[in-house]
Formats: sequence, structure tokens, C-alpha cells
Amino acid sequence: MARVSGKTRLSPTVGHSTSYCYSGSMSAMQSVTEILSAAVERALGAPALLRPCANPQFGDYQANGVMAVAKQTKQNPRTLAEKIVSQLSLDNVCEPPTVAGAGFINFTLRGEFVGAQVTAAARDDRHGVPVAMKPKTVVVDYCGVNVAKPMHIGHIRSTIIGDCLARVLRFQGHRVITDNHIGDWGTQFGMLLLGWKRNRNDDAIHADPIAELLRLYKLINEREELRAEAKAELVKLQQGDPENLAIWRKFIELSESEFTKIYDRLGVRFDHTLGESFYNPMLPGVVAELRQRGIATESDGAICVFVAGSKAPLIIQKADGAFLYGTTDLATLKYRLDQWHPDEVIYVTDGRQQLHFQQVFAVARQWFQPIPDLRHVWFGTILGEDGKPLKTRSGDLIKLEDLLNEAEERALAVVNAKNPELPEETRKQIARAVGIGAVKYADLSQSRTTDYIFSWDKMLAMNGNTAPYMQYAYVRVQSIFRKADVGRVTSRGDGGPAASGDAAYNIILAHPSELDLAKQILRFTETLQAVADDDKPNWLTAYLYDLAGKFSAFYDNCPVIQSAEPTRSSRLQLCRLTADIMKRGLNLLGIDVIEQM
RNA sequence: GCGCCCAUAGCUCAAUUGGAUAGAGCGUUGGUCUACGGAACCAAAGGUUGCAGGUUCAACUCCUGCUGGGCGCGCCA
Repeated sequence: MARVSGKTRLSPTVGHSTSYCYSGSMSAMQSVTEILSAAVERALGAPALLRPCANPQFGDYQANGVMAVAKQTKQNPRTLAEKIVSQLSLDNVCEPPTVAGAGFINFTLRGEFVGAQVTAAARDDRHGVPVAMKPKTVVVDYCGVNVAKPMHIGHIRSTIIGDCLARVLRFQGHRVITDNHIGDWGTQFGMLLLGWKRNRNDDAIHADPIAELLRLYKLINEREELRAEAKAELVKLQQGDPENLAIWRKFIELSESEFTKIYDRLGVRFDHTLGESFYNPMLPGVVAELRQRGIATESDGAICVFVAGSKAPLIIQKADGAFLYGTTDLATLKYRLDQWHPDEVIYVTDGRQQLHFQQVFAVARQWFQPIPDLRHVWFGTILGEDGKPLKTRSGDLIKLEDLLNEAEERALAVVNAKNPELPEETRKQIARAVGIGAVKYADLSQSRTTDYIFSWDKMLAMNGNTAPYMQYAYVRVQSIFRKADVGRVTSRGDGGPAASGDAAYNIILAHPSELDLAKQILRFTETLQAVADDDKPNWLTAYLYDLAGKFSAFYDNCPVIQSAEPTRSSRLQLCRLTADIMKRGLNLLGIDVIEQM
């Protein structure tokens, strides 16, 4: 993939296919917001604050930056806006910009420009999304999965949101390192070891290892008189007792194979799975260094770091000498800095850990200089219909496996009802994509920080901002190509000119619905940037939903197959590009498309 | 006690970080079916953004104080 190198060239004219100089997969487009922002900022000398217009009657984009500057420099905002407008030369891009309201500058893109941009995007296998000129190295940390315990609903948001952000950043051309920070060390292993030795049922281990390990854990945990024995097993493990180490490794092995099943179903992969145990040997060194530097001090026998803004310290070593998860987090960060030199580290956990990460980050800022951008990307709780954290009827956490099973079962029931004639294997494949997709989409389409109520009916609905709706929208576009009587329809251009529209024709935007669709297509780049800037996957789902809406209007108003050339080819290309962006967008959410449903 | 988060249409949620007339879906009401998948589309109704002040050209957004929820906080993770 060619990387954008410095300046990009815009082709302001249309109507001649020779106007473009795109070779192969070269991705050299500049997004609309970049063009407009750059122009305004050159004239203004300050951020343009370019946004899509709140109301389409004002135009396509608006610059809000003038008013801020006017305020600072005590000028009349409208006068300043007029002055800025007079200095812009964007004749090839938009109609003459207008000044409105308190000092907004409004831009309406020219149809010819939009046509040229989408034509270029249609010939680019990145749909016009540039590759980052300055790639960042980003570490994504997924917290919370514990060895010997089932993955439950509390893990799904971290996994799905982290995976989405990793995918988006990767697509933008950044170097992303995903690291599953599993809980494979801690006091629970004393009880597990004791339970394993005394009460293990090998048949149960074979049938469902995690369930059996959980049973053993609960068994020992309930019996207070065994605490001392469990503790003794833990100490032996910590001292490197070969037998206990071997059993402990068995726990991890059993657990990881179970985790992998879930991650495979979710389509999530990690570059590294470095658990807490990996950092265990480093902990004494971390404490020693922090003490030596005077960052950590002793208080009531524990080693603490006091951080501004919080009365409670971050304890990094207990009075009995044991380390805590804050210690591990600091060791982990140090390792990552040494190993990968990231520009950014993203921690995806639930909101209850805000104080913890605030403290860890504060300590890290004292410890390391320079320090990468540390971001706690936190999320809210998944609630049941009653508004309380989602649990089973018996009050247990819902196992992720059960959740995914139910999602697929419910989706399969719908497919069976709607399309019984499809082969069974096809129906199951559709059910997998729709069921898993629905769960993911429901999660990602929420504003990350708010709690949300989990509802099967809503996430599987065919209307509204849901996975099935988006997947269906994709199928409808694909259906056009099937109907157009061409062969391959899954990837751009494979069906030859007749399938994707003859690329010798440029895309023509004659109908308002075509223009609307094309403008929405051009917003893909800026949407991904917004998602990455603020770690907000729901902006991508909102974009895709809007895209589907614009496509619907186009679909209703603009016949494709029956149109005469060059309209037919133009519209086929527009359909192709829409489908490609839907597919790409869903892929960045970690959701599969299907060709029929 | 200190701290964090939340409160938006009947319900479930948005709102690009201070921008113009607060948007969707469900539900309700009414439309569209011989063009490409009706698992669809279009339209209407529905709001004092919890309350009261404040900041300014502009506030769902920021500040202060309330009310009502959720969560966290020295030896779990």
C-alpha cells in the first residue's frame, strides 16, 4: 500500500477520464474536511473548527473557528468572516462560501467536485481513505479476563470496543499492538490448587474445564477452615514449587483454550497475551525504583504513592510484602515502553476503574519522561430490562458463551422463518454473522460511557441502527449486481466493466439522491478520524446508518440496471463504492457481511 | 466523609467536545407494493434537555447549588 507522501494533488476538473492519474491501489486523496480546513486555517491563522452543517439548508460544512478568533482579537465576527471568505480560493471545490449567523462560514460542495472525489474513491481499494503520513505506535490493553473463570458479559465491552479501535487505527495505517492482559496470577490460585488436589473430577475437567475449576474454587472458598491450607499452596506456588507450578500452568492452558474458542467466535485476535504472571518477577524492582526515586513512600507499613487529587494513595506493596494490581500495571507499562516505544497506550476497561488509572497514570508521569499518551477508554455497564446490571435469573453473571449461543439461536430462528429454502449450512452461516454482529453492533452503537439496557429484540430488529439492518442494506446493494447478471460481485471490479460499471465513465451525480449519497461517502475518512480521535465507535455506526439511509433514497429514486449508459455505469460504480464502504465499515466494527440473508 | 459518572420525546438511545431550528429507532397515526430483496420505504404527531441560578454573541454541553439514581475510595482485581 502506497503511503501518502507529503502533498496530495487534487484534480479539479471532471469529464475527462484522463484527468486522473491513479495507479493501482495508490491512495492519494485528501479528505474534504482537510481541504476546507487547510484553506480556512491559512487565512485565519487558527483552527477552522470545521464541522458538517447541523442543518443541510446551510450547506455541507461549516467553519466555526472565526467566532473564537474574533472574540480574542475583539473584532466583529461577521466582518472577520467576510474577510476570510474573500481570501479563500476554493472555486473548484465548492460554491462561493457564505457568511451566516454570528459568523459561521458555510460551504456547499460543487457537484463536479463531489463527482471527481467519488470517482477517485471508487478506483481506490481504500475507498479514498489515506494512509497516515505519520504512523503512531499504539498499544491496546484489554483488561479483566481471569484464568480459571468463565468469560462473562463483563468482558464483552472491553473486547469489542478495544478490537474496533485497534481495527480502525490499523486501517488508518498506524502500528497497533494488542495485548490481552489476563489475570493469571493472584491469591485465587491457592484455593484452586487445593481444590484441584483434593476434589478434582477428571471427567468434569474434560467436559468443561472452566466450569469445573470454578466449582473447585467455590468449594474451597466457602470453607473458611481451609484458608490456611490454601494459603500454604499459594506460597508454595509463589516459591516455585514444581508440582504447583505445573498445575498452575495446566490452569492457564485449559483456560486459554476456552478463551480462544470465544475469541474465535468473536473474530478477535491479540498480538500478545502477557498476563500478570509475566510481570511478577519485575514487581520488586518496580517498588525499589519508585522508592529510590522518592516517588513512593512507606505509610502504615505499606509502600504507597500519594497522588494529587486523591486522598487515598496507590498502594504498590502491602504491609505483608505482597504486591497489588497497581504494581503490575506500572510494571506492565514500563515493559511496554521499553519494548515497543508506543506513542499511545489505550486501556479499555469499565468506568469503575477511573480512579485507579488516574492514579497509575499520575505515578507513571512522575516515573517516565517523556511519557506516551495514556488513555483510559472506559465504558458503562450493560443493564438488564430492569435497569440493574445484567445477570441471570439466579443472580449470576451471564457467561459469554451462553450469550453468543443465544444470539446465534435467535438469529437462526429468524433466518429459518424468512428463508427456509436456503441450505442449512448457509442459514447457520447467516445466523452466525447476524447473531454475533447484532451483539457487537448493539454495544458499539452506544455512546461508550453510558450504561445501556440489553435487549435482544432491539439488537436483532430489522429497522433502526442495528447490525441486521446494516447487513440487509449491504445485501440489497449486492443484489443489484446479482440482478445485473454478472459473475463475481464480492470485490470491486471482479465482474468486469459490466458489473461494477465501466470505469471509463466517471461517476455522474445528476439526481439529488445521488449527490447526497456521494457526499455521505466522502465523509468516511473524517468519520474514521473522529472515531480514532475520541475513541468513539458509535460515530462509525451512526455514519453507516446514515449511509444506508442515503442509499435507500438513492435506491428508491434512481433505477440502476435499467438505466442507459453512461448513467448505468455511473450508478453501478456508486453502488459498488457504497457496498465496499459498508463492508469495510462493518469490518472495522468486527462484523461480517453476508451476500444473502 | 471525599471523589467519579449519569438524568434528553411514552420507551431505548444520539447529538463531532460551546454553535444555527436537540436527532434516530420502537410504539402511535397515516401513506407507498408490477424498477433493481416488503426482513423495505415515506410522512405526521411527540421536548421548558431533572430543578434553580450563573458565565457569553451562543449552553444538552462549562461553573455553583439542589433533587433523584449508579459507582468508587490504604493493604481484592
